[in-house]
Amino acid sequence: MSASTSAERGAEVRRRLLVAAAELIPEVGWHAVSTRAVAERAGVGAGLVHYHFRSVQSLLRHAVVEVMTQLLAEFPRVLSTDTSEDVVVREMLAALDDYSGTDATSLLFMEAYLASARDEQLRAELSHLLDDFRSALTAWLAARGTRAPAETAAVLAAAVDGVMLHRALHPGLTATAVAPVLRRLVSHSTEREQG
Amino acid sequence: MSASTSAERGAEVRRRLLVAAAELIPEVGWHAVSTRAVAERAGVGAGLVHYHFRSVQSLLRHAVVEVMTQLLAEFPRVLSTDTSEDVVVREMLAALDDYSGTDATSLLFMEAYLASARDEQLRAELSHLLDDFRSALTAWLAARGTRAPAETAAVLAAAVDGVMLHRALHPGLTATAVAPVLRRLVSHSTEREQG
DNA sequence: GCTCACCTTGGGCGTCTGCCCAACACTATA
DNA sequence: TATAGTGTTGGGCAGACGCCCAAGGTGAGC
Repeated sequence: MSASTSAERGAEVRRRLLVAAAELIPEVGWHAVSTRAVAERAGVGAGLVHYHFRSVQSLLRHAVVEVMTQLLAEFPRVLSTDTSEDVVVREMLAALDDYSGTDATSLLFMEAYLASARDEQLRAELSHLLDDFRSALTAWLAARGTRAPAETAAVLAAAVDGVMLHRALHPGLTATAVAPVLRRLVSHSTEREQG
Repeated sequence: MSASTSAERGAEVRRRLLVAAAELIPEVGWHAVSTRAVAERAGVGAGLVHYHFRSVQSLLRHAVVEVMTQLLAEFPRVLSTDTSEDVVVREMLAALDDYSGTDATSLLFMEAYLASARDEQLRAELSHLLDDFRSALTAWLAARGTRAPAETAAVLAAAVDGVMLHRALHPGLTATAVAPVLRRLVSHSTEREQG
């Protein structure tokens, strides 16, 4: 079949390995993901992992960066200068409703943050990823006249991840509960503010 | 020596195992902590781990709960009804300055949060721990007249952990940078607020 | 037909893992 | 002095680990 060259099938297997790895990281934890488990889930021989990737660590790094890039890329499109604060806050809360703190995506993010503490290359890639995300948020806040937009954006992004982090241990931390509080952050832009 | 009975020395070894485990968790990651590594750092034979603890998981659980209990217990004492908001925010920021996101304590907390997703007993214990912490914060906020004190306390606690989480990837996220933003959360208690 | 490059397999290597256990040291009681 | 209870050691077991590699399969270009 000319539609499926050897190289193309190779790329497909590589993709399946990345998907399998991204699934296993939240399930068993970063350090507990093994070459054999990834290969089994991807439906390929165990040796293939080290054909397509230099090491397990490299596979996990690629997998996590790929997933996070896709997810974070979806958000900035909602941020245009004429987007109301309600829409933005609602969007972030919708994200919070999707991610309970014990779901695969939340855990994948946390595992990635944690792994980046022991993997300099991963830290650099995630750092760049979050920079882009914060930049979009900062620009939107600045256009709205919010004080200290960069710092507010940073705290807002951190708060969302923090809520995600705490949520598994505090089910009452629902989106509707935190909405008014978070809105306080983006609303009172013209208030006095002591340095 | 009567000052050191067999039982007392046993308790001391058990304590050393807990300390060694609490050190190793941030260093190598939860799943990568092994009985032999803990025993070596504690300066005892490898078999002792399973004498004092049912399993490695049990050891890690005890270690992490002990450390977190001690650290969280220090905070509520600063919260009395006559404590000014400045002092409280300054106290939380001091905590942020101590914990850079890549230090042992920050990593230990994150590892614990993550591990609790796969360990029901640990989740219950951490949940209880954070409940107490939030209760103290809620009571203080309520006494100050802050709107939605429970929700604000939850978001505040989550924001601190979130900032810690992001900090390793964003060195500019200093305490002085986020201070005015966080203060916004506790300050404007009498503003209009849409539910 | 052949070569060549790429992909894939399954097994093997040495190392590490959690957990177990027989043997031993020590103290307190009888 | 004998006995019992507690703490401790180091080795052993079966299994899993990361990584490697010889061998084989399969299409593209000559």
